[in-house]
Parts: sequence; structure tokens; C-alpha cells
Amino acid sequence: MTTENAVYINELKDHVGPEVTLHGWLYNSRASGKIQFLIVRDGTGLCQCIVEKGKVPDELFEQLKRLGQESSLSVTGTIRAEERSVGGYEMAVTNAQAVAPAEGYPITPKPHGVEFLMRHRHLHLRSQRQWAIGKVRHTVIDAIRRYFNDNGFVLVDTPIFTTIVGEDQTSLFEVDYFGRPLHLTQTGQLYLESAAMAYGRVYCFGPTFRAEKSKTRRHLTEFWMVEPEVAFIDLDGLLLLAEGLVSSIAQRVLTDNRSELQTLGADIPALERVVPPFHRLTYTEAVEILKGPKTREFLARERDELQQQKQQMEGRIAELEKQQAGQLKQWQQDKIAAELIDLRGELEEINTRIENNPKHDQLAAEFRWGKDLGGSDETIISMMHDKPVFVTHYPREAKAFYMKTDRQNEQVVQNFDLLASAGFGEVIGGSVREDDYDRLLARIKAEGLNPETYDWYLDLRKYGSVPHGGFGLGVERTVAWVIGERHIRQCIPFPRMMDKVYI
RNA sequence: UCCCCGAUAGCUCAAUAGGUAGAGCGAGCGGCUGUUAACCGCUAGGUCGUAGGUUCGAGCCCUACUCGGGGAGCCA
Repeated sequence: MTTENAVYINELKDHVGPEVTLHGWLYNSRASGKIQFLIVRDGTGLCQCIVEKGKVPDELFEQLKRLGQESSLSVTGTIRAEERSVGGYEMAVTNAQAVAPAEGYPITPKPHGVEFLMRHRHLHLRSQRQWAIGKVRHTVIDAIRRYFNDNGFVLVDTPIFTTIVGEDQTSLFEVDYFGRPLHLTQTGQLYLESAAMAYGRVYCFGPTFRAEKSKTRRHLTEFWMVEPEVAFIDLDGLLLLAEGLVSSIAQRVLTDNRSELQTLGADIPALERVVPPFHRLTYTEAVEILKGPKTREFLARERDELQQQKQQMEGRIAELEKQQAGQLKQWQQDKIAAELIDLRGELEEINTRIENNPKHDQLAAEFRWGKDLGGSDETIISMMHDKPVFVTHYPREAKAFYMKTDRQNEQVVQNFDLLASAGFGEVIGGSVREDDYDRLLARIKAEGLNPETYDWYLDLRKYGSVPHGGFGLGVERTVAWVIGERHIRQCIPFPRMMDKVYI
């Protein structure tokens, strides 16, 4: 192998002309008698490499023809612009060397099932879609760090083994820490509050663990969360910070990952709309909407649209089944069969949504003030808006002990959730923190928590307490929303779900 | 915890009324000078998830279990 004249595929436009070498893996190949098309991937992109008989030794030509998918190889040749090729450039090969031939690579360029791909996650990361998601995830994380670093925030790493309960006691992962029971962090927030009193503006970024019995497309037991915490800030200030963060993420992805967004079929115009100001609703207003005529109309319209789609799809399926019965060439039969499988899958999903629609309607209509918003309620609210929506001032009973009671209305706390658009639901939860010693102590006791464990946390209210607050943004949910991926498990390289850990 | 669906070749799926298992992809071989999930021909590849039951006969019907997917609830 030579690293001389080595180039990466994403910089081919700067290397048109002279002989260069690509190091990568064989993504796919097509061969005919005298010409071969090798699609090579090198981690930065795909490049079609043309091997013509007579322009390379016959022996090499034959060897390349037999090279299996995902064989590692180095190819040398000259780059030229070519519209017909992936990425707009291609290589005319003059020499090549197999680094390590691969045989029988399990993931073919054809459809596979979820379980199969999950069990082969270590290989699945190489495929186009997963690769593109990983690139977007990288940008999202970089945009987050950039935003805070550029705005005077100090990174503070909070512990993963913790003694405190930040969210819900029932969702703790307990670990045996040399005989002492500790648990994995659910949030760095309480530690971060103490750091905010040292630095003013801080953030932490790390994995978070929640043992919730939630088997849904929106939940992971291990996920990544960024949490800023700011001294001397009120609820309005937090909303500005959150919309600044989220819109800067959206804009960065738009500039850095346009081709990935296209590969993934993301809704780019929707992403372009993600600019401040976002919509703002109070919890009470949200409940009114859910119980009111707007929601009834919205759900009825959705029901009609779904019924229409269902009819169209059933019509198409019937048509294809009729065609299938006729005299057709084998490849036509196959094409029809493949389309049928697709359509049946989509139809099943539409049927589920039709089935859920009245349930969601009932849940929303019967919603009583005081409950937390359910998944379907969040979906309805976010579907009714064309960009993210803040919902503020939730009932105190439904929320965590550390949230600051609103002094104008003691029934609610000064908190907010940010609901992403298009039904993706909550991506941020945050609040102003209770800064009054007595009130905080009372809430800790009311929740049945042990005040001794929170001694140090209460200290923060003893020694120079200030109004402060922060929020947590879930990385995977943000990525899922940005790219329009329905299942969160695709947005982390090695997902951990409630009932499933593959590799 | 509950509800629904599924399990057939390495992968994705077929199998009409219960009558002895098929296709495509992948693999192997051959053909083709511009292919785009290429195409064409040939070959190999199966204890139909497991256990039991009904039947002359079970991939198909019944029961239990295991595993997977989707949804509900609960929650970020």
C-alpha cells in the first residue's frame, strides 16, 4: 500500500488530472466483459472507479472482477468530472491493489429486516443511510458545543455514578459501587447548579441513563444529553437561549450536511423555517387547545386524509395483484412483488394511525388540567405548528421537585418543554430552579426524598442563592427530528433500548 | 404490564381450498464496452422457530413456549 498521492473522495474536485490513489472499501461493483464499475467508499463519500480491459493488466482485471463487496482496496488513477457518476467525479483506474478481499458480506444492497441489521450493527454503520445519520449527528454535537463555547459557557463534566435522584426514582439503574448502592446519572443538573454558582454559565454533555419501561420509537435507556445551567436568568431568558441553540443546530446542519439531508430524505424547507422566534404556549393554553374545537377539527382532518390514503393504497394494491396474475416477465413480477411488500408495510402503518386517531382524540378531549402532557398530546400540539413550540408553566404536581414555583400562580412551575415540529415531540425540558431554601426543602420532603442526601444541594440556597435555571436537550431526539427519522434507535451508533441490546 | 402481527434458503419474501417447498438478491461459473440496488444464462443452497396435538396426509388447523416487529400505558 502506498500513501503517496493519497486523496479523500470528498476532495476529488481539487485533484482532477494527476494520478492519485484512493484507499477504501468496495461498496458495490458492476462488471461487463471489458469494463468494470467499482463503487468505492472511503468514509468521506462514494466514488465510481472505471476499470477498462487493456488499461490495466489482464490478471488484475480478472482479480478485481472477483472482488467481493466490502473488500478493502487501494485504487490508483486519474480523476475526471463525470455527470453520470455518484458525486460528479470518477476515477479512470490505472492500477489497483486489494488490501484484504472480503467474501459473502452479509448486508447486500437489497432490503433487510430490522433485527438482522441490528445484529449486524457493526457493519450496518458502513451503509449509506447510517453513515449519513452519523455525519448529521456529528454536526449536531459540534453545533451544540460551538454554540455554548462561543457564548461564554464553561464545560463542566458531571459524574456518571451518582448519589442523587434527578428525575424519577423508578427509572434508576442501580450499580453496586464496592458494596454501596449508587446509580447511573439521569441528569447532571444538580451538580451543574453548583458549578453555575462558580462560573455563571456552564454546560455538561454526556450519556444519561433511564430505566423507564418505555418501549417506543422515542426512547432509549442510554442517550446523550446536553444541559446548560445559567445563574441570574429567568424563564424568558431560558427560552431565548433554547431557541438560539436549536436554530443554530438547524442552520449548521443545513450548511454542513445538505447532501446527507438529501440522502436521508429530510424535509429541508421545514428545517429552514427553524429560526427564532418559536411559538410559545402556556400549559393551560395547550390544554384548552387539546380540549377545544381546533383539535377536533385537526384530528378529523387527519382521519379523512388517512382514510383517503388508505383507499388509494388499497386500490394500487388491488391493481398490482391483478397485474401479478397476468403473463409477465420474471423481472416485472419481481418488481411488482417488491412494490407490494412496500405498500403493505405502509398500509399497516396507516391502519395503526387510523386506529390510534380516535384514542388520541379521546385522550385529548378528556384531558384534565394537572396531568403531564402525554406523547399523543405532544404530537397533536407539534403537528399543529410549522416550527417548534414552547409549552411553559406546567402544573407543579406533574413536575420535578427542583422546579421553581411561579410566585404569581402557585399551582404552576416556571418550566418549559420544547416540542419539535412535525409530531416529533419533546426535544428539550427545562426550568427555572427553586432558589428559596425553605420552599425547596418542603418540596424535597413532599416528594418523599431524603433531605440529607440533598444537603449539599440545599447549601446552594444558603450561600448566595440566585435566580437560575437551565434545560436538557436530547441529542438523539434532535437528530431524529432534524433528519425526519421515525425511530430514535437509528440516531445513535449502538442503541440501548428497554428490552433490547443487540451488540 | 396489556393488545396486534410475524417466524419458510445466508438475506427479503411467495406457496392458491390441508396433498410432499418457490422466486429475487447474495455465493459459484459463464456472457455482455457506460453501468447506476445493472442486465442475461447455468449451478449449489431447506429438519418450514421449538414441543405437543388433530388428520390417511400439516409450512398451512389447534395448544403451549421461545424469539422478533408494531402499538398502548408509563415517561425525556
